[in-house]
Amino acid sequence: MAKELKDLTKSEDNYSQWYNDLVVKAGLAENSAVRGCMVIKPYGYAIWEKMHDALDKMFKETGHQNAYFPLFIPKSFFSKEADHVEGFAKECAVVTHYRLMNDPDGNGVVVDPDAKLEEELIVRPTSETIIWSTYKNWIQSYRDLPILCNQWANVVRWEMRTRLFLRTAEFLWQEGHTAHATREEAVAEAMKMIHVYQRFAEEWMSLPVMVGHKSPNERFAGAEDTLTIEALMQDGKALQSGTSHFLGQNFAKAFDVQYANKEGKLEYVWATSWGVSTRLMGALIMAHSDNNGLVLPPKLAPIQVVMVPIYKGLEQLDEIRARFEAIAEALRAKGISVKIDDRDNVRSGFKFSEYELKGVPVRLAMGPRDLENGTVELVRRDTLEKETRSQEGLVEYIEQLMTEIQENIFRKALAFRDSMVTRVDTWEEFQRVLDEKGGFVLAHWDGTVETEVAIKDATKATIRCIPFDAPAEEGMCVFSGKPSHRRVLFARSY
RNA sequence: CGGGGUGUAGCGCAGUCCGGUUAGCGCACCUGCUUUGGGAGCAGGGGGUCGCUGGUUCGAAUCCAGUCUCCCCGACCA
Repeated sequence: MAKELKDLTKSEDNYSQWYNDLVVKAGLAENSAVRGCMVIKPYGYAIWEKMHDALDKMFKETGHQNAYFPLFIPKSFFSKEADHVEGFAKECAVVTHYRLMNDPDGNGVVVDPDAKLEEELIVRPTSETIIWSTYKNWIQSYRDLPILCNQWANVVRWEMRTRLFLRTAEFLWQEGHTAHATREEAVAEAMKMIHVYQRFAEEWMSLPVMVGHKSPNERFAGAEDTLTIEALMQDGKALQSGTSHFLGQNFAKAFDVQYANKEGKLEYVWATSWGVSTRLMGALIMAHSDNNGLVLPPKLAPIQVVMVPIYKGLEQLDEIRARFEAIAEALRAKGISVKIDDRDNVRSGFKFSEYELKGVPVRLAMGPRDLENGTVELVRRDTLEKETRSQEGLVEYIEQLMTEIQENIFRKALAFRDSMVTRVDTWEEFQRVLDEKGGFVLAHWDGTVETEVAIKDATKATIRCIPFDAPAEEGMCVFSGKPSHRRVLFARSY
């Protein structure tokens, strides 16, 4: 374990290295031998599993079921939805052959040229097309609706440039795909799910998010409306953290999915899709970490309390271990995950640094002094405050500390986020805030794609969302000077 | 896909310009002893086809050509 992490500061433009370093050193993930892909290590995966479990529960509470669809999608499926192709045709992995053979020249293995597929298979970049071609067979009558399915899966997008968790060639996600009889019901579903994501971000990840509509230019290919949650990272850049799409009847028409209504008339079904990915891991890391490493909200921490003995000789270790075991048992009975680290090949100071790097919310240390006094040293990761407490009442204290830390991390992130939302009224101010301060900029926009693109070209900032709670307000577009009826949220983003 | 860098032990690097003993250092690992309230010390030990392919040469980590990887910056995206 190295100390270099401390020497990197987020204020400078080496944030990328800082982030990458942290992900690797904390044991979350690393680059794999496969271009653009990532290995998620056990500690990182344990966090993802916690996210997975919490989200899965929320989906089921909102009436959804899990299903699984194929990894491979025949190329022709993509030809059916023209708008969708526009957005996805480019960077996909394509399977062209189905057999290997020994190289006739004796140089290992080559692709058998005779084993060419008649129709190429696309490794799913997202599953709308294969799911809608399947839903066609599932839906005949209004009685078959709604279909409320979710899939946990991996998807592949052959991105040019990749970054651990934020943009990898292969990533894990969930994608919900629903089919409805009416427009209203589908619109409501898309809205419901973006709020599920918002709740997850805020209550589990301690991550405040901006919620709203994407501008037409930033919309998902094939969607009529895209809803998004946007988080702010500590370097002042925004991160799209989850999206929910109202797909209208686009996919139903492309895949000819009609149902008979109560009057026996055929109608196209209405659709939504929504997803979050392992990108949330990146959001979690970049939103809360400090120069000592990760800061995990207790609800997502694989280890919530770590116990480090400080001892001289095995006899003393046994005594401390016994005390720790008793406390650990009581904590576990309250659903708190505990690790007692009694390794004797590293010293306590090393362990302190290591668990700070890994973001463990609470650390307990017990040594000879504590044995004598019936105390324990407690350090909370979010504030790094250190206190010596009586072992009496410790379990109850830690139990409420879990909630306190969870909320404190949120409060801190919210205060930062709020401090990084700036209202601007002039183009000069718009550029200056982006360059000097970063964060979100609330500004008037004339509603045209041309202006949006021009602003992006000039500043690299995009419209992150048109917030749900944006009040009606007359003004002038910060770029074109044309009339505008509300402010929208701009930022540079990942 | 364009620009820049990189590849030598599990990790981080030196050596490459100017070819020449047995390829070196730090961390990690193994053994032993001493240590243990914030990243331990000493002693000993193991681990390398120097990214890959070909070429030049008596001799290549080092020179030449090709190729691949990864990282950073752009364009693309969750």
